[in-house]
Amino acid sequence: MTAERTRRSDATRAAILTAARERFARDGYDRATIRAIAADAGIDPAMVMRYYGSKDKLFALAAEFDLALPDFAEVPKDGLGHALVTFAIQRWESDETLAALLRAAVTNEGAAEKMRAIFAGQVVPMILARGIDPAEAATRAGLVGTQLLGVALCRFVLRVPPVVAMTTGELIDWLGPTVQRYLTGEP
Amino acid sequence: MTAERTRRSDATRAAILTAARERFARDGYDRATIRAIAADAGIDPAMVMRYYGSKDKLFALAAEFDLALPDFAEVPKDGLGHALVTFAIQRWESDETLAALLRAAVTNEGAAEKMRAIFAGQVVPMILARGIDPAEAATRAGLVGTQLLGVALCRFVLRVPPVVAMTTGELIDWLGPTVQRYLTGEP
DNA sequence: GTCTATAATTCGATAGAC
DNA sequence: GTCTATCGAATTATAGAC
Repeated sequence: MTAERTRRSDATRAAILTAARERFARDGYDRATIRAIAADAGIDPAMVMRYYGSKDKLFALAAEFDLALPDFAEVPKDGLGHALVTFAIQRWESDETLAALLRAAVTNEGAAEKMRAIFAGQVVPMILARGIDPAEAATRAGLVGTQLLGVALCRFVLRVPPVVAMTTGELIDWLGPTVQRYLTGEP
Repeated sequence: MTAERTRRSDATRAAILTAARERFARDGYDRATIRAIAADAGIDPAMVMRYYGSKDKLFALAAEFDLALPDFAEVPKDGLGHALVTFAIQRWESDETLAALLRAAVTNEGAAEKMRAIFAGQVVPMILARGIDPAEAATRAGLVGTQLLGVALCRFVLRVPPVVAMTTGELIDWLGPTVQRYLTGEP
């Protein structure tokens, strides 16, 4: 009996979190209302508060995620740009949490801080692991970020027509060399 | 007397528009409230409605602007990337309207459409004027957009530390060749 | 565990006095 | 032209019945 109750409430919790990710991704933090999230999950708005305490805490959990960057250890150093762009585009297409975070980060300082933490805690270490000069790693990670966040912004958020129209293959061919130069090249 | 009244109300109108641009730039469309804009302008919130009718119309005017792209006619074709990046960064630093538009476009479809219109109506024509294959112009403009909007996002909106720390000169040296390749190069 | 009812805010917008 | 007062709607969050 206890087990059944627990399973039920766990399913509800998960449904709320899934609906929250979708709403935050589509509407951003402000426009995504608890009422809408609850409606998507097919439950009462009060349940969201009961399970997660507040909208802020719900967002914190919905936006909690791991980039899950491979270490690219077996990728030749001059193929890093291609591999990183390929991974990034695939990641954006398969996980709407990233779009949620970006949409929120633009007007929410907490989300922006989370975005910066991903750079410092996940992107920079990956670059360091590939033996790039530690003195330059942060700058190179930042440059890579401008290109990868820029394409995500244009393709998945603003939906700029020519950027949406490109195939992932074309996109990778164009952006790969750029990211490669930011990682290992010179200005 | 009439002239004096007219001057006074014109000054108030202008003060509202300036305050609106700052608020929209800093907070985005939703979080920028008419009350806050009025407080910044030192007038009553009701005046904003009287002068501009609605928050939507006020934003439409606050976000109305011209990229004012030079035609770069005297710039050698292989210096286009450098010139365009230089112009873009300068433009972002001197006019907060662009940040307002970007912040709003992420959660407001009207603002996003305005952003797309700038691409189609101002960036693409400039590229065409420099004799780039019309069949490729839209794609090349889109690629340029991913890099330039990306750096604006990281530097002025998300304030990613390593991107903020770079001097404009370093930024131009890194991004110039990228934009040049998107304009005239091959994948 | 779930839902109804509602408190407490905050917002855009309106009406009308002066 | 300017401001006070307020409406109506929407929001997060809470209290408590079942």
